[in-house]
Amino acid sequence: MRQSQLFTKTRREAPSDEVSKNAQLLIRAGYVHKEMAGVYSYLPLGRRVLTKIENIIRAEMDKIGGQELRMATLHPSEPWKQTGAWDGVDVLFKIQSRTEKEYALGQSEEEIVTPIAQQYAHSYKDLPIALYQIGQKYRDELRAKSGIMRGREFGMKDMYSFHTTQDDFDRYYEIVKEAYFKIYKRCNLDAKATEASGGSFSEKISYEFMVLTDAGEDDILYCDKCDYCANVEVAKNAEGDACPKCGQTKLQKAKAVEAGNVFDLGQKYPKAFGFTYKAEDGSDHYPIVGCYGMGTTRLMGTIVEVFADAKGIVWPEEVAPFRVHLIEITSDNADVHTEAAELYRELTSAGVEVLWDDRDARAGEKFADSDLIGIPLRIVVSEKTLAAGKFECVERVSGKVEHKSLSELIGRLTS
RNA sequence: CGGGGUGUCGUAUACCGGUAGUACGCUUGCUUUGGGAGCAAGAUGACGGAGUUCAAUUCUCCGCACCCCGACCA
Repeated sequence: MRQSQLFTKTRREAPSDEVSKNAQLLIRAGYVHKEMAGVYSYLPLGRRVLTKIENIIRAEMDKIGGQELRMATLHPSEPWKQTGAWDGVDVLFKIQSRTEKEYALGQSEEEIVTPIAQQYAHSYKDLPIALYQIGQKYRDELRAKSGIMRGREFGMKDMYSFHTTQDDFDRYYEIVKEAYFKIYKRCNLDAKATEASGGSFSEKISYEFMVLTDAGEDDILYCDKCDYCANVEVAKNAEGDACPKCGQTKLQKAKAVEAGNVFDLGQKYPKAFGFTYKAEDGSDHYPIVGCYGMGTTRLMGTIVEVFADAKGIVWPEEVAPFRVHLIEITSDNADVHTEAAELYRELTSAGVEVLWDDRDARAGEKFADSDLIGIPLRIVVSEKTLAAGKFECVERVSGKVEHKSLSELIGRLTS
């Protein structure tokens, strides 16, 4: 992509109505546009990042047998009334048509996925099932905050699994947990699994996946030596206590953001909809349901919060909108432009995603924009690099500078 | 939802009961070209409504929007 053609431009100033680092940087760099409190549009750069995140999640969910579908987000009111959530869930957006028919906007999809599963799963032979989707969610939060991390409309992956036994659900939960950790790892995030209360919605235990960041809304206690981690809301220990799991060190307290969760929903939804399956002996049973959420837009905000530095955003390799930011230093020497164009062609045809700053702008502005946008690798083409016969490569995360020939570059980027 | 605050060119800000200024951005021209360039010329602005006043962007009230703290966040 030629930067001169890129739809968005960077801004020098952060908007005055944003306090969170993620929103300030994402708006300054041209990734998102605020529509209203808690609602953002994702511009070309932002959409690229979001798609990368979605694709990572999609790949890992597919690997564990998840089947992607796309459920409606405009919901009939009936299933919500049937489960009691119409009056019981206060974040549910309710809307009315001009004929005064009532609808809900999807804030979660149990009310939709359960009847769908019911229509196709009649036998123990049909179970287990894991269905997921990636899309928009709507929640009537009393107060939106933290930029893209707590909005009224947001992106989320939500998966629902249906099992014949509790053991089978427990088995699958462990599989999903591993997949979740893979996803976080691919985003360079270090997540911890905690036990949390299931809220009024679920009597059973739930698990939350927490990523340490001051931008988070939760306080957690964790151990450096093992994987013990608990939300302070349910923790039976305090900061400074010995770790109850390994006992090797004292518990630490930190702010964290919930970057995913799992609920054991038991048989609540199948019971609400009369969804039973035939067991081997011909008897009828309600399946056990698990629900697995992961906010895609929140994950994006978390990544910005965790990795950004004083100069701007720093994207991990796998979620960056482009892999390479090719900076052509404007020069009277036409060979510089020719060389940059040639490198762009070579890299692009090798399958590398490149943002090529071909704008007629000064070096300082291009470097500042490049730092702000946060693409992992910057390659500079200028009279200097032309004379040296090698391109200047700068790692965004470390600032490390290397000089490489075309073949070395292709080799590194395509290996 | 309770409490508090803010609404001024595209963005960030200043001032003011009487001609609304600056910076960046934008347009045009010239110069410049390795860390957000310089000069010159130009376009663009007071959230909506009511009230007070000779006069309101400024004061008052209502509405709306946005922000912060809290509560809320199956």
